[in-house]
Amino acid sequence: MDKKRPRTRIQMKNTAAIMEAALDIFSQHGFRGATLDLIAKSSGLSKPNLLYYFPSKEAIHIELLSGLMETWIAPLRALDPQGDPITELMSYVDRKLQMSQDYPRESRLFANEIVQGAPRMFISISEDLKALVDEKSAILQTWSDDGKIAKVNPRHLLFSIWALTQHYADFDVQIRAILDGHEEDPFEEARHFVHTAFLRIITP
Amino acid sequence: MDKKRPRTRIQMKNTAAIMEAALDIFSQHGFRGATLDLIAKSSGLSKPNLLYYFPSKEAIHIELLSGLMETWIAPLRALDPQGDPITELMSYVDRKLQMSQDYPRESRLFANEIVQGAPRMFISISEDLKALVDEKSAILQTWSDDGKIAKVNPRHLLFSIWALTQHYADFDVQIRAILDGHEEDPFEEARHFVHTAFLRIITP
DNA sequence: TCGCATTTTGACCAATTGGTCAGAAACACG
DNA sequence: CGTGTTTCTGACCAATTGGTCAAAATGCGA
Repeated sequence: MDKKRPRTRIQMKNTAAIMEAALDIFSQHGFRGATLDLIAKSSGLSKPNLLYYFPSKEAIHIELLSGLMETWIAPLRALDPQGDPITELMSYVDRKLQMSQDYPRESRLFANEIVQGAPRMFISISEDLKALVDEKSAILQTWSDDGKIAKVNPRHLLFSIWALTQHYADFDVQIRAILDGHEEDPFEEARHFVHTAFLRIITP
Repeated sequence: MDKKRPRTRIQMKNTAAIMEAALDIFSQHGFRGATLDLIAKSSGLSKPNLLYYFPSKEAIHIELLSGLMETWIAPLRALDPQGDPITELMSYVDRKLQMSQDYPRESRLFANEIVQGAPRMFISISEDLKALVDEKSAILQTWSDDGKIAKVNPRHLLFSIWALTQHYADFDVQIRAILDGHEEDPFEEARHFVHTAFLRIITP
């Protein structure tokens, strides 16, 4: 498989199955904890067949990360400089929390990777993501300077949005254990809390 | 080594060296990614000698986690129901952030474990930690009811404090990569941001 | 210094795991 | 059908890794 993109129907189906299985296994066990046997079983293929489509375990992981990166940062990319500052920021917060709810595996995949020093995605963070953050921070800075939002450090504001929203995906077990007997679905109350919290933070 | 606590001077020295090395290795690579050889080399002992002091890799990990758990939740335990609500909460926030700065390895150790479903510490979370959170949440609730702090869900408030402060330790690489060229020490600005953020959230 | 207990180690083992390979099976198509 | 290509597999391999063990080295009190 040295072709860049899947061509035949079989290739499409199998690479998709591998990516799905890999997301499951890698997000649950981390890179080192995941085994080719686990991914093979989960995808319904044999181990040698896995390696027919991808040259190595690391190649699967890299392909997975780079394929998901764009989706993951899409909400920030969508932040509109022309829109109303408060509305734009709050809907960014909402969408980020929604992503934690809808794609917890993706969140954990990145969390696993970054907590361990991002050995396999440092480049895309320090280049692609940094460039995007630089761009959007400038916008937040103008909004802040113009008194449209409170005077806060734009980068740390973004960190806090990531931290709070992704926490609900990454630390899901802990949250559910602690909320046990109090709330059925953490995300219901989370949505309300996160909304009011950030509204207070960014309102001038 | 079936003795509960180290007795001789040699035992004290070596178990301490093992714990220190284990913290280093486990927090950096996660449980599966850490190897006995790595821990052995880092502690200056031979692998069989490691296993003279601890029966297994898992035993080292468990001992490490349970030994650190109490230190980790100490700041919350110190929250004083008699003190001034705003002051108490803000100093809890400050101490939590300080711990992220002073003990990032401990933070990452727990993060690694919880992100992967806390397979080796679910009990202490769902029992010890839950009990503590239940107790402190009740205090926050009275403060909230009495109008001493804003009306917020106490448990989610705690989650947000954990999320934001620990984010600076757990996602350290990402933060430094993004801040590169803008801030030398992330924690300086972090302290200011986190402080004002939570002040806004909890002020009635 | 003697003698016993503690500590340390080299050699070794079995299981796991990422990866290879030759050939079989399935498929596409003239 | 026949044939060339794609897909798939069982058998196998070498490296890693958690753990064992008998024996050697060391520590230490009397």
